[in-house]
Amino acid sequence: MNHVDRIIGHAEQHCKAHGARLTVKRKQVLTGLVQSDKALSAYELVDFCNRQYGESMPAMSVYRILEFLEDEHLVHKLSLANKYVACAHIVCNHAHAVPQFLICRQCSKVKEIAIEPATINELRASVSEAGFKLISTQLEMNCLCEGCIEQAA
Amino acid sequence: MNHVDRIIGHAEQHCKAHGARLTVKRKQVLTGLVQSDKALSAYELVDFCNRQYGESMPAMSVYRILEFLEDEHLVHKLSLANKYVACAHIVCNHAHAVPQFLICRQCSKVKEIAIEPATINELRASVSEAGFKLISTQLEMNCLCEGCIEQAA
DNA sequence: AACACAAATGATATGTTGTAACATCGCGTC
DNA sequence: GACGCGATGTTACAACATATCATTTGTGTT
Repeated sequence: MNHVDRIIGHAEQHCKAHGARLTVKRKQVLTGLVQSDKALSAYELVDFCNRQYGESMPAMSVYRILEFLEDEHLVHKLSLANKYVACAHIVCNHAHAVPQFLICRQCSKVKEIAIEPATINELRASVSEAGFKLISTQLEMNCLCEGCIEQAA
Repeated sequence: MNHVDRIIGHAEQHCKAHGARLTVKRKQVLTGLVQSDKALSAYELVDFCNRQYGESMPAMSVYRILEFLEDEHLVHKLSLANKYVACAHIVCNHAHAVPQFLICRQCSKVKEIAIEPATINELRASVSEAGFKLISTQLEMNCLCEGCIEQAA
């Protein structure tokens, strides 16, 4: 059983645990994201599914499925890139912290990291000082990845 | 001379200072953003210009103008909302720091704040530890503004 | 003033992303 | 096997964004 299958297995358990169903189509989309170290757009996932599974995967379905997977916390949407990534912690059982993403502007490679809680608290303080209330501490940052840094050099 | 006019005046000086031209159309778009405390989409700006100035403002032009204004650092694009805001520091002469935005998810109201340089440095450290390189420290955060917090209560 | 050049805008087409609305399918329950 | 509900199919369209080429306008030069 390979790495991807294990992750999908975990995801399935996670869904089953509260009565949600990880259907075939949903698995296909999630598999596309899990296999990729880059963020993918909804339409890239459409193409992936059509090529990989030889069936017709309408864009509409992909959007619906992505919404489902987000609700299940299996997938994150990256606004900065208009793309989607699999959560890096599907296999972990612990409730994972709010994610922070480093997005390579060049190649869409994404790294999900943890930031010091202290740093997050400093941000939260700045925000409430401004009279606003933080409702998500998901941060997305424009970066260059190792590969693209070398390439540029 | 009202507040908006003063800001536009500053912007004009800023452009002139290095041979760029703040044309009539560009002033119209910038005025739309300066007058608004909310982020506006490109097409909302099209509507604003058409209503306010009774001329035809093609969407294509708004996109071109927004690009120009971004290059001039007079406007910021908010990826989180797919919208645009006027820079809060057009009237300041000092070179302003990289901006951080609090975006009200409810009403698109935006506050541009400064974050402790120390906090930014902590972020930068986390990023380089992950092997990535930060190429923009513009942060955008999903929030609720004061008004919308009260309304929700 | 006439000209030449570059920058800005106009016009049209098209690509990309995302949602609305309603029909149909498939599966578990009774 | 009929019912009900969640998932998927289908079609249409709205919203966001860019490519390309034509035309206008503004600026400096002669």
